[in-house]
Amino acid sequence: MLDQRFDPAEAEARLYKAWEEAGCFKPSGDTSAQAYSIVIPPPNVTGVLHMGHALNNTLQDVLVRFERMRGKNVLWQPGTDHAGIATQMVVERQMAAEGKNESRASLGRDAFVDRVWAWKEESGGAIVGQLKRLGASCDWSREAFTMGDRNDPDNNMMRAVTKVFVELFDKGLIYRDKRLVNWDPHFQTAISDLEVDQREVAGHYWHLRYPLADGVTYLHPIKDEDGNVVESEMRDYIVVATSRPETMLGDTGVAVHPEDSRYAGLVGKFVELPIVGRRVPIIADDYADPTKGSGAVKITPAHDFNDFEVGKRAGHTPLNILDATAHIVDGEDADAAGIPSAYRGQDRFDARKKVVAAFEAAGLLQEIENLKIEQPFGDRSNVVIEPWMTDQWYVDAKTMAQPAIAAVKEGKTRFVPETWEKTYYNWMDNIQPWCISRQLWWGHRIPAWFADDGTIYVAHSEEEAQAQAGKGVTLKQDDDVLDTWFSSALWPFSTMGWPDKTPELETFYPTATLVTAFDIIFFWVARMMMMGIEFTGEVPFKDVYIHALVLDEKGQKMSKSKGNAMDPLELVDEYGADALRFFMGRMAGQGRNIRLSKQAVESTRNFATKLWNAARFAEMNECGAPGEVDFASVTSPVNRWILGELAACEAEATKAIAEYRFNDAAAALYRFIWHILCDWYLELIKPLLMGMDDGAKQETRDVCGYVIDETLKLLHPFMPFVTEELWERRAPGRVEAQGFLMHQSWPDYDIKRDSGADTEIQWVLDLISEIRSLRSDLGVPAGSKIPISLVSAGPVIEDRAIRHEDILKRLARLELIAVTDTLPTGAVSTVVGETVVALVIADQIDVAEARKRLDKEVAQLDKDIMATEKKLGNEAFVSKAPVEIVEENRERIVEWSGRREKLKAARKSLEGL
RNA sequence: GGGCGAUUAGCUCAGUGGUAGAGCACUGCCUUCACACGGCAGGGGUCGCAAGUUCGAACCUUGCAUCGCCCA
Repeated sequence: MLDQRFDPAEAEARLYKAWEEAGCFKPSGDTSAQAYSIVIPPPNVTGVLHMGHALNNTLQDVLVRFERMRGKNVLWQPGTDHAGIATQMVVERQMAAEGKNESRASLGRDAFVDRVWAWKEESGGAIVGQLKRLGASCDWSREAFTMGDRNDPDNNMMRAVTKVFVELFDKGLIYRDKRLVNWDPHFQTAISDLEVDQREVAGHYWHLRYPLADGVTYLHPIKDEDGNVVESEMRDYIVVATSRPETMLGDTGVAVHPEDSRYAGLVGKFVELPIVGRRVPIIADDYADPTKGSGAVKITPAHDFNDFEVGKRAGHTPLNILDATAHIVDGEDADAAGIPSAYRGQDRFDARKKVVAAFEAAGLLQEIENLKIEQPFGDRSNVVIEPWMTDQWYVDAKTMAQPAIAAVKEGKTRFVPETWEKTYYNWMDNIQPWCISRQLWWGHRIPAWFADDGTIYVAHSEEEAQAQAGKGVTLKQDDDVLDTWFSSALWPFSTMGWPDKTPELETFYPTATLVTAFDIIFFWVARMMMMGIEFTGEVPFKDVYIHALVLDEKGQKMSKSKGNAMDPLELVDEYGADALRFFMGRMAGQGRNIRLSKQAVESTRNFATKLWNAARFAEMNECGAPGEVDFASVTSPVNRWILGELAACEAEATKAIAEYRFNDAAAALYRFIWHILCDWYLELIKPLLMGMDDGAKQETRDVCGYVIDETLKLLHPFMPFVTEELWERRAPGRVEAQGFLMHQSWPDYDIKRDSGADTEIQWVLDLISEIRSLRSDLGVPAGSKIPISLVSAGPVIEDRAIRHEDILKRLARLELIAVTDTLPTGAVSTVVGETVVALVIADQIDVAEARKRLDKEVAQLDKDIMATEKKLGNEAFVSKAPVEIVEENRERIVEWSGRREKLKAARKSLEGL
């Protein structure tokens, strides 16, 4: 006997272990079947499961379980990525916490990297175990890591990265360049644009007066509040506004807009920079915005991306004033910029105070404006990022983007929903060179060697580089490593064994679907497209399904710092993995984000309980597992009806999952199981199961058992645990004999809806609903059994009533069903279909209430009929609307009018009471 | 500043030209032999605003308002 409820805590771990040990997650290997593959978006090896992962992996699991049941040869390829900065940070913090005075520097590169590997093997990848708790059916035997296998120096993940780097270099698609990069002074590495968070923070605009050189003066117009020039002022300075005054040490000029009449006379003149005493030119450049601030801007090419471009146009040599830790430079650079010794070696923020104080002391600080400014922060370090001039390696993303754009335009890769194409194009069309070098130790070391004379040799190995350079040339390998996303970009094919020609690559690449959130389109999707096309000649995936973000109840992004993050595993503990999964499925289609509330997860847990209890009911009534049921030989209308409903549910769910409409699939299953199977079918068959007709009883037991088993299959992709548990519990020994539920075939029914049975059952349902509604409205005590009469119903209806007498009596709480020619006295009646149903209850109820109810309904019909008549009276409607719409409206009038007449008669019969 | 999107019941959201829907919450009744993590019944929306197209608009077009996200 089944317990009253499913116990997820007990069953989930047991079932998962059984699946895994039986090798259920591996591809079937059936080469005659269609291959279906998904590569997991590799979570950081440092990561812990958050709600985004829970959603992302639930949807992938729904797809792979579905396709597996559909008979495809399915691979869900799992793994983690090495997360350069994040992992290095974790290990450095760990060393600091140990207090042994060890640091990255004291350990040295090799020992430190050893230490990171040791960390990875011990505590990295905790998220993998967490994915298992969700029920993720990845082929864990193939678990991959973007850094490959440390114990196998020849592993393909490493070779793939080297090969890609070398070949792109040879093609000129990777090159070395000195440009401004986003420099993280905390980690002392370059990071990509995408790793920079632009945050709005409270800041200031310092309005600085730069004295004009050579005794130049000009008339500056002064405006009143309405913007009218009221007077002019003779000035011997020009005002620039900046949020970063310390960078004035590296200014190479002041720019004004070429059409800004205020400064027209100053272009070509010079200012004398305070503090450093440098003469720099006033230039004309479109970049200066006359409507902002004073309209004049200082130009610091070495420390601002826009200024860099302006400086380049004006032919200025950038002056670097910061070192790698964002302190003011000393030595040669400082001499070149004329920086006084008091400023040298100062932290950037201390230098700022000093600069401002110096301007103030000299009477050159015009104004400090408080306002919100956009400031760049490192997404890992949370320190202010510095634009900084360095030598770095770049990928020519612009060139590589072209075939990646074309592939989507040509439909080789499809975004679902399609609207995300725009985001993809938008970014691809404006793509910047991709800085791929990082000044870190944890990552793929760049396969480039420098000779003493600065010549660079890029090669697969040191030997190869040496061979290129010739004997006797001293080579030193580049210290830097590659951006983690460089190796992630190869994920769809590197995990399949590339660059080796493996059977997996042959079978499973290109992958079928990538499931991810939109915030990673730039980081990852675009780069996989570029690399996949370049190195395999094929797109890495046919479909990219972009799902929502998971937000908290208030619609806020969840984050640790906000403290609003919910731990998916806590929800799994409380409600079971199935509940969380089905919740995710139900919500997956809804807009761009999902608001998570415990209450909603609880309701899906209740749904699992409902299913469990339906199975419990089946067990108590000996509805076993009959295997197949032959629809043609099923005779009872209620059984023919439920089989039709089952087939309809299957068709809807199948289509919806195949089209990534997870929410529609979930809704169809929810509706069928709760509101059709449980609310109606199980109630309707109770009289049959308890009745004396052995033939009907056996048929009903078979159909009920069959429908429940089929339901388990349909629900399995969403709720794998409770369904798998019931599969065995409903027929002990079944797993051994027939295999796990997860390996059963997805239903494909040979069932045609029986419209006769459907009409008949629908009539029964309508009659019961109508009687219940009337009873409830009129306050008939729930327990009281009442007599009813079907008035002049005709032979068909009478037959139905007789056939379903037991059901009607039970579900509508009836004492007697009579068939009469006239409306009985003392009755309250209503209309079901075309039949007048009289409830002989006048003595039990408030007749005035009954009259009111009828009046209300008649009034509503009057209104509807009038509106429809008006519509049909409109010549334009009748002539222009489609025939079937016009016809539909005509039929409505007939139906409503008939109903109205009967209700009026019923109302009349209540007059005298 | 550029782009994307949202606005429908108290809440979360489906619905994309033909009589406004679901889940949750709410109200009343029911401890009926699968399930109170339940059953039955019910209340609740001029579909953000305005104009237009159309026989007909929640849905298409334009404008406005509010909110959100991405990019600069």
